[in-house]
Amino acid sequence: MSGEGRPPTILDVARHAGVSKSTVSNVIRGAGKTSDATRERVLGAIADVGYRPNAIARSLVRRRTTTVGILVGDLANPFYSELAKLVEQRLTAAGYATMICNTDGHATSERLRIESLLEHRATGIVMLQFSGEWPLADELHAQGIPMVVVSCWEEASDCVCVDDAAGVRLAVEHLIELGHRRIAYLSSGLVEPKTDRARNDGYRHALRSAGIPYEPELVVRWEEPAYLSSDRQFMLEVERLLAAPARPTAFMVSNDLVAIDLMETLEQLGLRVPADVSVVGFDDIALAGLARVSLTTVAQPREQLAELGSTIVLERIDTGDLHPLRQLRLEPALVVRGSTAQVA
Amino acid sequence: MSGEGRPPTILDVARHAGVSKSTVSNVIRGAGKTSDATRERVLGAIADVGYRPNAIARSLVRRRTTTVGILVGDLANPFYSELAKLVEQRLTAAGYATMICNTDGHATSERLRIESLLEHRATGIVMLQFSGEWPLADELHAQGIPMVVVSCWEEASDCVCVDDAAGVRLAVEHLIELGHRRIAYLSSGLVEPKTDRARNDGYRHALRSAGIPYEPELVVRWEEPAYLSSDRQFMLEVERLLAAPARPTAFMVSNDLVAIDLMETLEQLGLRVPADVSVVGFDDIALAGLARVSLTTVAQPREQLAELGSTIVLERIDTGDLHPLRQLRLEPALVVRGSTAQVA
DNA sequence: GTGAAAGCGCTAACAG
DNA sequence: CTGTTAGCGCTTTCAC
Repeated sequence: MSGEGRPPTILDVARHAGVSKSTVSNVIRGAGKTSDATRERVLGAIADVGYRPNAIARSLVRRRTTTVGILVGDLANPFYSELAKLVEQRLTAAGYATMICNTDGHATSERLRIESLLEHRATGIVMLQFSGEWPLADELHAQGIPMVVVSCWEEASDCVCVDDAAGVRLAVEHLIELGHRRIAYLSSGLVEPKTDRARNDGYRHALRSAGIPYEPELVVRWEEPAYLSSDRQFMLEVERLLAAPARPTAFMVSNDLVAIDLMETLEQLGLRVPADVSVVGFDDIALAGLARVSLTTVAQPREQLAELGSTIVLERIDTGDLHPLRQLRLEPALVVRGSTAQVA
Repeated sequence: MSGEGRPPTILDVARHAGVSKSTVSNVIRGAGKTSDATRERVLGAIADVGYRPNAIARSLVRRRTTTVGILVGDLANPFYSELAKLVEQRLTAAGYATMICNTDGHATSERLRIESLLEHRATGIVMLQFSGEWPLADELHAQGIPMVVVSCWEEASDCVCVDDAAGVRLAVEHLIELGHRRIAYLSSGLVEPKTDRARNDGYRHALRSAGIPYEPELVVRWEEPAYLSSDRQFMLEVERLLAAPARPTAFMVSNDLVAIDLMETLEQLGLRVPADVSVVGFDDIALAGLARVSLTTVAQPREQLAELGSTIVLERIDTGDLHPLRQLRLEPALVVRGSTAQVA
């Protein structure tokens, strides 16, 4: 019972029904014209022999699969796992099988995954993060495989994302309104450099508009993508920041996960949020909304991002046309919660 | 530039290198013996024409893929998304491509995904949840496709999970030690009925050992898999529970996400955790460890679950043997944090 | 309406 | 050591 014969093929069905291969194929695909009588017989035979079409063979002869790849930077980050889930839903509903791949944020791991997708002849790829492997992206393009980057802007590719700069500007303006003048900017390896740059631009822009000088020492990017609150190094870095003459009274953080970690760290250092220090994040993951966490943050419209991203790949796949570039930038919204307060 | 010729095949490489198909195939697979000179020429040709092996064609002729499916109940639940990530890592490292599918916990959606995997001739399946679709599971078995259920016990299948009953027993004993006598048990649709039953058993067992009578009205299963704290109905249910003559002083919850939601709800109702009510969860997701949340919970060893689960499928795939059943039950550990306290 | 035949791109004997 | 050959399971003209 552990090694049964090979699974039944279309030929087995044909024999069982006393018709030819092509007739079976026709009724399966609903193509051509088949008399009701034959159809019934074929359907019966399919059930009898327990036939299940072989997608591999079909793909080979059709020279196209119905598989689309989803590349995720970090499935453990709820923002991405939820996006992935939404995109998977949408694509599955449209009749595609999805291969979700986790890249760990490493470029090499990303290239490997894309190569695997290419070998499996994926018909399209949705990237929930893109480290900028341009040679590969170009290859995709050259082979006519649509790729759309979701949640971060890419100059030369289809993409749908949020206006990062505008989001941060909103957040920083909120802090400024609360009287903060020394506002630190913290980002992490969890955020693509490109996205980080855009968010940082928003930060500088907001400061400039308010006539607050930009101080480089208040800007730190922490590359270690691990959880920070358990990271001694990170704690020291934060302490250093807080010991500076121009001690920041607020932190703009480029990602909720890191923002929450920062709150954690600050509280370990004996500071209260928001009484002593305000913190604002970016993404608005479910977690941020918990009363216990209550993080003020910039919300990304996840459903829209997923919906639009999926729609674009599907359209590209459908029409086979990769032009013109489709680039969407959605408006983020500030969600004010309990991690920000009037400056002390 | 948008519609280029079909991707190069092995034949293109052969022609370019002036050898036969099989020689190219040999160097690609490292099979047979090939002179260094020819190999060089072939390698050069591969690079020149930009050849990428077609996994579809290979799978067809080999009559086996290197694809393994991962079924997840809810990617938005960090416990599962992290498990999925770990399993994917492990399988990818072993040279397999993974198709991660989200089932939303629906049995029909689960069946659809499995059917798709079957059509794509997956060589193995890791189920991070299993609603008990036995007909399909049997079909997998009949076709010799290994399937291992991770994180919940399945009588008739390979599985690796935690000793749910023991975990809950640990937790409830902890509550009893703190002086609690009226301990409610709350579970949700997020947890498979089977798993829930095991956990409930642990609850009853612990009560019995302590000579505390089991009161059915203190046990509630909330089927709605949505976030609870925004659910008016749920709030009413909790209020009802707390209004009962034998008002519970502690809650054993079968899942961290729900436990956190419950804390939220309790606090909305004006109760303090743990001063007025203690709460303990199950899973130990990252979130539970945040100082702001600080949930006492039963930890599942995720890395081990993922590691063992992956190892089992890989071995099954390797040996082609589905016997004997491999069923592992790991020991959970209680992590005491700040959501439990001496009864008031 | 239905069947026969020619592959899709590749692997795996088997000859040379 | 290299080339020839026969398919893998299916779709898709094109005759009958």
